[in-house]
Amino acid sequence: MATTDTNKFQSIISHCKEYGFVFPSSEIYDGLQAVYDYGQWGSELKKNIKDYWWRSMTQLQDNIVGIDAAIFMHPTTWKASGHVDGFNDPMIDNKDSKKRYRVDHLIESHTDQLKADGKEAEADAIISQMEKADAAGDLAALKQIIDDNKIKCGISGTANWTDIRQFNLMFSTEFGSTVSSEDENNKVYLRPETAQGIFVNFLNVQKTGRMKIPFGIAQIGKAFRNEIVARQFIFRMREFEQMEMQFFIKPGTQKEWYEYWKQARLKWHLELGVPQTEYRFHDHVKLAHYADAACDIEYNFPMGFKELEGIHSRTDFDLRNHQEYSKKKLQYFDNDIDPETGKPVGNYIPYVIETSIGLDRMFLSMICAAYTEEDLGTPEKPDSRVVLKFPAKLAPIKLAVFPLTKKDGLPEIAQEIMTAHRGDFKCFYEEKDTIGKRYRRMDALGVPFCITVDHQTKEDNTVTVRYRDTMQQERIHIDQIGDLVKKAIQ
RNA sequence: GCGGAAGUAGCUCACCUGGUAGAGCGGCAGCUUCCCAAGCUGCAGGUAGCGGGUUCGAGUCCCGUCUUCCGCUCCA
Repeated sequence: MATTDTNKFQSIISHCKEYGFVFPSSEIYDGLQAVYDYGQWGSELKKNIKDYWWRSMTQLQDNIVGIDAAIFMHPTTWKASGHVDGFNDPMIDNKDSKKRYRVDHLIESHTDQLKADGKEAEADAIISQMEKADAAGDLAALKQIIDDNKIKCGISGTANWTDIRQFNLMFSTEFGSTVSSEDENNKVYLRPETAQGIFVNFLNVQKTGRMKIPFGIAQIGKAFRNEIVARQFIFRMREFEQMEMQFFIKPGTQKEWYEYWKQARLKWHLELGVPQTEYRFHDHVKLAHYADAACDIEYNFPMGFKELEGIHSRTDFDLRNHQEYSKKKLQYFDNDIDPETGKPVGNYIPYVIETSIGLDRMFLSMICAAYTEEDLGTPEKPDSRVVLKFPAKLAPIKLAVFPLTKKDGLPEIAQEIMTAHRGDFKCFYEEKDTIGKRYRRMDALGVPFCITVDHQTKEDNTVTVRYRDTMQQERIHIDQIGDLVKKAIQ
């Protein structure tokens, strides 16, 4: 990361705290690692992003509906999804090289070497030993295998290992008020992704909504991941929010729908006015266990291009597994006529294209794109401002209303304007300090429009509107204020 | 988890080799009536992250701990 970008990122983090966007969680108790709270303006911005996504992904779509599934799900959900077994890797550190290994990788690289040396039987014995210990969750036995075989670190060449630690992706808790935490049967997880809430409700929605393939189910909600290292402000948090849409399609059509959603989602981002150069696709080479194609939409954050949204072709992996574990058919009867047979296509488990965007990352990208330090200095007088150039529809506050002075009836007129518009969009009233100071304070919060009531207002009902980005002013009639703002935020 | 750096007012920072904490900005109350911050007056706000130790005395030295940042490591 370049120094200037590091500084910019630091400035953005400070700005977020100072102006009520994002606070460290539980700050009075020294904070909680990788957990953050959204403040008075951050929560408005976040809500506006959610609304923008929800509207474009449900209201403006013929065939996509939304749900709000619970965070707690039946524990078997996570067996079926692969999260219990797939992301429970025992890890070990070499104390000399400080290198961390997945234990299974470490042992396998040792047995690969044995095989290369022609010691097949010995290698197979170690592997079966490892698999047995792994299945039993016996970390001590795994460590014993490493010790017994004098497995060394490839970098330091030593066998100076830490104890084996289990890294669990999912947070768990106990269900019921009187259960013992020892009882595995009562263990429930906090969902690590919202998608499974959609999959388990696939038939409910399809049947009650009389949905026909292709159709989608959208959801916004919290998810929880016990990241090994969670850092970089709100980019990687342990508690975060996802905006996901699972699009159910006929098997065999996944390629075209994958392309469709790739383009549709990029377009959604670009419509917010951030230059295209700030976004790029990153195709996954190594695919997750459930995908047959996957890519990220990356945003050019101050710390570089990083994943903002993922578009995955998930095949029928999830529905097929849920069908297997639940022993309930999760199939769709397709009434469309197959041109080859002249008969309905019939039953199948749909394929799925997933679009999954991190709400908190979207929030961060919008802050980063909006954050601007401007030098307004002249030879006579140095001057600068910090302005958040949010798209008006996302701005936490849409309109600020100022009386030019605190007397002569100006505050009363300004309050009337407040009353007229606060029901339609978020307004902010301010009568303290010089008008210039008030404008600049609103710039720091990203308020797109400021209205100033002056003495002329009393004569002809006109006010000054001042635009955030250009700092230009113009006189408009009081009756035009509502339309001006609504047009910008529609 | 490892290594490095840091933690003093809401923010940015100062207090040099230990002697009971200071500035600017910001905030609040006024003045000014002024359409783009940094005019004037006054006020509020800190048990120096927390805990322990050394010392007559610790923000300052030592240890521990928590948090943050940078670099590794992991990232479905």
